[in-house]
Amino acid sequence: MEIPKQYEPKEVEGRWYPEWEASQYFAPETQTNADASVFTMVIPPPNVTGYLHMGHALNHTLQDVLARWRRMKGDRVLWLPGTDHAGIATQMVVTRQLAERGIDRRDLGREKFVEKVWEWKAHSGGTILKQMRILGDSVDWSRERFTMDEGLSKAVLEVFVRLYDEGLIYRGEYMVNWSPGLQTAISDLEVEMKSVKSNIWHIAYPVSTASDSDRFEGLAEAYAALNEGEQKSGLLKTEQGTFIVVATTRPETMLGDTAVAFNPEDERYAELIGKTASLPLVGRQIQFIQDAIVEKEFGTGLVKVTPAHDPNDFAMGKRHSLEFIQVISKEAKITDAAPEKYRGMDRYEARKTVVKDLEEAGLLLKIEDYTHNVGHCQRSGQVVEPLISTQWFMKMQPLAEPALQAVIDGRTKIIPEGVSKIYCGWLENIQDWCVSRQLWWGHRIPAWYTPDGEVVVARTEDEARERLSNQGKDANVVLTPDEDVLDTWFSSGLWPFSTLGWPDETEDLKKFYPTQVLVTAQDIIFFWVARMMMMGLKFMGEVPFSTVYINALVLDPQGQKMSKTKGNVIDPLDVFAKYGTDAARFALTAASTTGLTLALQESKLESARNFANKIWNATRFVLLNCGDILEDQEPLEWETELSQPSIADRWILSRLNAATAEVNLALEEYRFHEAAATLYQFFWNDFCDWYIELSKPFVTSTEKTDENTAVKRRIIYILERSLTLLHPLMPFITEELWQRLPHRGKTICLNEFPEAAARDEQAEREMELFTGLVTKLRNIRSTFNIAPSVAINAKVAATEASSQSVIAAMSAQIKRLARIETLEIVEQIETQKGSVRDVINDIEIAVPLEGLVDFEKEKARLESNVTKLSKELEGLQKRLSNADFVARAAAEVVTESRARATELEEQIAKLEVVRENL
RNA sequence: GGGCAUAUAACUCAGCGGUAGAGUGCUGUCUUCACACGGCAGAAGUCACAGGUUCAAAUCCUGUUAUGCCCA
Repeated sequence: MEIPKQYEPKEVEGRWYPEWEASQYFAPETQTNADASVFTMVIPPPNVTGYLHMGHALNHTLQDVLARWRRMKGDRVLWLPGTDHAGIATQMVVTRQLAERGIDRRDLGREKFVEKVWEWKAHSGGTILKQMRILGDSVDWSRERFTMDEGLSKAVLEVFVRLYDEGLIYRGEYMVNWSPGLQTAISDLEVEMKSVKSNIWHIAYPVSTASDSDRFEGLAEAYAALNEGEQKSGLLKTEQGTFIVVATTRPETMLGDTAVAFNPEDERYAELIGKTASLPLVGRQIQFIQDAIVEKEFGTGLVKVTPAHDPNDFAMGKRHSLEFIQVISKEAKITDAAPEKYRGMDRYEARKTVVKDLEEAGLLLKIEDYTHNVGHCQRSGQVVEPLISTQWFMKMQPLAEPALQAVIDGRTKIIPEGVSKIYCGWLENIQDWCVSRQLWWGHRIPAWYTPDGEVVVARTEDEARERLSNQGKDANVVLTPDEDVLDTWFSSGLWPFSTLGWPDETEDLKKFYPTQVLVTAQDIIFFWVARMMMMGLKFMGEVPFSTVYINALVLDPQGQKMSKTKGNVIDPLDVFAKYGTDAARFALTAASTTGLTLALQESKLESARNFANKIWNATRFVLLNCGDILEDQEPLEWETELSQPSIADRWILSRLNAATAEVNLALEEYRFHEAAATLYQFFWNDFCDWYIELSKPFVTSTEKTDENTAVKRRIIYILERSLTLLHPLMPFITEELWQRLPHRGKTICLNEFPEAAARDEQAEREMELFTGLVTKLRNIRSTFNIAPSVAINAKVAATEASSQSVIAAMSAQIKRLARIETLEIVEQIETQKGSVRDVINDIEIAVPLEGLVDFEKEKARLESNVTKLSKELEGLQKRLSNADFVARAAAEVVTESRARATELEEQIAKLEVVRENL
């Protein structure tokens, strides 16, 4: 059998997934045990336009680890895959493609356009689904869903109509975030606040003027003088008349001002009540209002009110019944409601012009530098324009309350815990959700309008007519359907149950809802997780998942957020190609610590690749040497009649059990990095470094003795169990190797995951003694640069009977691993010139190195040993001499400290003797 | 402006009341028949700073500084 010395992931990885998929190992039906627990996860549906990025790679790896682990533990596992129709993103992609062919979306018309989108989806959509197979995702493809599927669309209609009937969805004219770039309303969540350097402009509005002049002189100076002292004010009285001064970051909106407001407690301006100001450039007389929302300290304490273009002003406009004058259009241009001069100007051009005109009129009194946060459209990047528009909204507060409660009382647990605070904070201050979008691609809002403009919400047009007639109205009118579609997150919010067949009461829904775990990223907690919680509780009466695990944000190796603009995006497929998919998965799992970010280090990937290679070669060693046992391909048990297990055998089994327990517990508690670290350490440090080394004389022997056979069986057993433990993290390499070992079943994917048995503490103690002794002997050889070819001898003397028996039992192994020619076990070690001495626990060591010893080195070595031990002893003695410690510390701690101190004293004493006799 | 994190070895990060750990890197050594993507041995940390609680603090509390994230 030819087995390459280096693991070649490319040779192996492509081979297994098609077989797994064809055999349907990942369908929950594979589990035939009727009593099996159900374990369900729904995948966070990636955009159908999307491709796999590092975030997905991490997110999917962790889910796959959980899915594979639970499946192997015997659960009925459903990991449900699918994609999201991603309204805006998809519409943009297809629009762009059409534009490249010279086709304007609007010329094509809505219906044709939507057809084109479906065509696009069929041909180029879902790239990511193919990439998921490369990653090894053990999802059930037979249940793949798409948010625009018939079934899911039905769920959307159902939810919309029910919520509308309950009064939780309403239509109305409100101020929304308008994206001039996308020409649609967007929700609060889709607005990204960005810090922008700008100005505050102080503008004077005349209240009463002494002359008819349209140009004022010296106001700026007067204003500056007025505000020199402690007492600031925006009420400016000069020879030319009385003015008020407002401070604004958006001067262009003054064209739509309909009032000036100040705080009711602001006595500076009380006298203005009942008066009016003349709006410069426009000439409109506007009133003064008092509103508590105005901060006395901000600016002059007087604010211009533009009810049609600012959310706060909108609220004030409603409260004070002001006029709403829209001066900025959906295209972000000045409307006909403004003076002719400004009409048609872009909002920023208008700003410049307004500022210039005010300056010329002598009414621009001051310009301050100011940095503030401005809302930008997450998708288009354009500055959002607050506009009044008729949209559909979802009332959130009644839905949020149960979703908040579920996390507070622990029905849903969010990991890491800190994230639940973010979740709760958002739900406590939740705003209504604007759910309508002025797009073509998405779920059409199920509403129709009568010629009178009355709205009817229903699942179908027929039902709409039925509803009209039920209300005693004419059902035979022309019904015009609503043009808008729903926010994509509306359908995603239903994902945990719509994918299982809801609103129909399907078997799947009964069996698999609620799900157990949701693994997702922190940036969609509000967009998605919170809404699924609300919808799940509302329509299923149960939380959609008992645990939400938030995976880290993957950063580049420098700890920077990856972004296209920075050009530091790492393509996971490149990483898989370079290091191997299993290695990448292992590295990601190992890096999944408690933090919320994860910097992807090259060194971690390399170490994971090396680990894969180690696994490959350890197996290679077994395959090359245990042919006689492998031939049968019979599954092996640990127990064998052939020979009694040695200390090493008992030890490795104990270590396996320890690792098994730790892996199971770590995964249970979502401590992925600990599972990875445990496996790494067990396999490499315990199994490879010690057990394989100890087994070599037996395994490589050509003699077919019972003992040799027994050791071979045991090493294969441990290896098989190890591969099984590793499988959830590294599915491809483990399947490949496992298939070549004696095993039960067709695939490691369905192999029984180990359960931990009891540890063998005695064996672990004995091995610790052995490894410690071997290390000491190797250290001596290393310190004195003794070539491996040079034979050395050693004497050891142990005082404890237990130590003596270990040394006796393992003397051959000590000799081999420490490269000792003759190992003499003696009662006591006499001082001998030219001998290097050491102590470990109760064991004294002497290595005669006549002529080879550099006394300076030996002195230094002993010194450093003594210093290390003395330092520890000092600390202990200090503690033990403290009466409070002895009296108040736990009894165990005191006893242990005493024992350790005694041990240290003895060792130091022995080393001192050696040092004196040097 | 409000809130939440995080500061531990050169780097990336574990540990979160009882002797400071890992991976990478570093030093020395070895091409010994699983693996040089390897073996063996080793060096390396006033656990950000200042107080406090405790018999005992990297670990708990308070403050300071720095960095990051979220919300307005």
